Amino acid sequence: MRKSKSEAAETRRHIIATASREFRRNGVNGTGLADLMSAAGLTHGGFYRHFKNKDHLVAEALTSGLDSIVEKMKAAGGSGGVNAMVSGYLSEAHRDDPSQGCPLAALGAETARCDGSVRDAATEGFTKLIDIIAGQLTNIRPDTARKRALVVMSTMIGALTMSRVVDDPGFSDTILRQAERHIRNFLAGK
Amino acid sequence: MRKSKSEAAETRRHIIATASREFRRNGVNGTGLADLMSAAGLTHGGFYRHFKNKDHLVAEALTSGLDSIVEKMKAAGGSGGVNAMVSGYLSEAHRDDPSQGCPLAALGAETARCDGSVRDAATEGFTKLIDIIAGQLTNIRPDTARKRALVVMSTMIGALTMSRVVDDPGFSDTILRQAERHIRNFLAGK
DNA sequence: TGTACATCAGTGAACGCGCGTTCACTGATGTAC
DNA sequence: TGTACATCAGTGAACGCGCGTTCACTGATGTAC
Repeated sequence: MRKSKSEAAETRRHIIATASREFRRNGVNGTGLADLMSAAGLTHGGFYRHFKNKDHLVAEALTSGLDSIVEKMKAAGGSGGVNAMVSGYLSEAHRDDPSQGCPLAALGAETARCDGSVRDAATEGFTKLIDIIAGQLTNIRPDTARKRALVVMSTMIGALTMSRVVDDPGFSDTILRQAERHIRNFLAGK
Repeated sequence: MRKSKSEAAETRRHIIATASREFRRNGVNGTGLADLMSAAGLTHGGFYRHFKNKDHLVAEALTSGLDSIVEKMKAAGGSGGVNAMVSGYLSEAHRDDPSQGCPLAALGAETARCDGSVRDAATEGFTKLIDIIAGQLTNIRPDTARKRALVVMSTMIGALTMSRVVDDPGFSDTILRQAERHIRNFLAGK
């Protein structure tokens, strides 16, 4: 039942995409390889044809998830500037669907406990997100823009995480709205 | 080998304190009950004399960890006001020792996936922390103070989490310092 | 272009291991008289 | 206050289960001639 090279490459991409979703939904520790492969429509034995071990998949899945958020942010920025980026990130839709959302908010603390390659991937994604935001702040010096973007990303990640932790829906909404309002004022220089 | 009531109560407290530390260090999923009880100097079989199951311990350990952070924040606020709270929370010492630090930063995303009682505990601790910060902001209206405190806590949690994720020490320091500077300016009304 | 053989993507059973949980047991503590 | 008995904190072996990983196998793909 050997598959062609291109089919195998497609399978590999499909496993990474599925893993990226499942890890964000249930955490890395909370996602077993058998469940994962089954969610991808495969049997678990084939996993090791594509990845050396689970850790290697984690790093690739994290990179993949971060890339897709980077693309979403670029798209939002292109049509609505930095305010659209912020309101998209701090939207209820983002809060309610971690599996399609920012891996830093979904897996932040867990990532911090992972080994080098995973933390490298997270650092690189974080840096890209900061750069994209900073790129929108054209009326200030680039190094100042990057510092502000760094604070904005930190605030958004913290607020989104806490909006998911809190079990009172009204309180959860307030967290998102206050963070959004604050960032908007901050970036407007008020 | 039965122990006296007060000894048993002490054992229970000791298990919770140990669990609170271990969960923050290794995550909830990353901490097994056998390891945990052994770290507390006990055998694993005795666990169920004190707790119905692991989930019940998680909720209690989270509450305990949050209480101790609340106390630390109160102490910092009492001697150095809100700036001392913020610089303590965003200190390198806090970043480098999650086991004694804020459970929201160490377990945030993982907590969001837990059941009701755990999320209740997290919500209550988060609210207390917000109230303590808001209580320091005496020159503005109470409801405004609470909104600002909410944003401050979100920013601190996000910044501390990311300072632990990032693997470049200089970048990690920058995250903490920029967040601190930003919050200081924000609360000073600049 | 056709044939023979090596490769390897994916299957499904099996591995040892650590997990959360249960249980029979021990013996000091707590209680009833 | 002393005695007899019930309680139960803590022990350590055992439970079934799901984990990450390995492996023999299948058969289509890729390659050498």
